[in-house]
Amino acid sequence: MPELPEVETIRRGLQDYILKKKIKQIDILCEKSFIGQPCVGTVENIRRFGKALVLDLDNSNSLMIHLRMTGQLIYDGKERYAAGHPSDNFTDHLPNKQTRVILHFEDGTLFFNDQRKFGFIKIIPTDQVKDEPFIGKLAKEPWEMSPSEFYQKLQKHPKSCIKAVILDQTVICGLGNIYADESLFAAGIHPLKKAGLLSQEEAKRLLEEARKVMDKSIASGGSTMATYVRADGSRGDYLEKFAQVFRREGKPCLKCGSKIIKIKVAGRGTHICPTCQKDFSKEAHD
DNA sequence: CTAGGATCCTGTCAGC
DNA sequence: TGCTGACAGGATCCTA
Repeated sequence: MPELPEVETIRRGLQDYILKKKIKQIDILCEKSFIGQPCVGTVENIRRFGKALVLDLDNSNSLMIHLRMTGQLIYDGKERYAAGHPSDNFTDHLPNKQTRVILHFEDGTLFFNDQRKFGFIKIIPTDQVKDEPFIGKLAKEPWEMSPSEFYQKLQKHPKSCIKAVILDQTVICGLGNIYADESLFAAGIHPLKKAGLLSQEEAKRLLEEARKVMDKSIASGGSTMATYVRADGSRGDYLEKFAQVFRREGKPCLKCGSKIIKIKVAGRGTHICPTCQKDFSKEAHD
């Protein structure tokens, strides 16, 4: 669920609440959601690697947090700061049914909620964070990758459709289902197009559009809304203002007016404008 | 090695 | 109403 812009938003937001604060106690409500031996300490640093957050403690251990599809982090102190998988329970009384881990701080509480239990918190020695399998394999983020480097990477998966390739965090890091669809639409590329058939120009355009949609999202605090604190429980839905195609099936394309359609690509729901994104997936390799 | 599909888990929603 | 299957903002494992 949370993709790079959301996790970056969470990272920045949490800095205001838990940086330099001591974790006094950790409650594990779901064994599956916590890997390793829990240990307490002061949060010295909050880092992000792709869609993963890492809290470095002052005891040479770090907490890696991956929200996967339905994870949420909700800090409850003098005020509430909630981010991650969007849902109405951001204003719930906590812990709730989906709370998996609770980090107790001196002056507040951080709840890790996760409906589907795909996410986790994992203890890693700080000096081994880069060796952690997931983190170690991550490719560069769009801003650090040159167009030619991106193009070269696409050539390594010539027969996979481009959407599957840009969702692969070892090819390019940070895109998830929303930003993959939005980037492909912005670049005018059909998600089923074979990665090996993209021209250098198309690869460059796709990379630049990926940067743009994620920059825009980060600037607005992530499409899932970072500060969901309203007392009336109302949900700001930035996704609705932001998305050109995602969850807009049946609605008119904002560029050409054609109806946005939803198809399945790489096992994921995929939104396209059939006019702006021509299907060359049947095109043969020469 | 690659590519595609199943899988982990809980909840919601559309369709009968 | 109750059941059933499809699907979900991710990543890994298994198979051919």
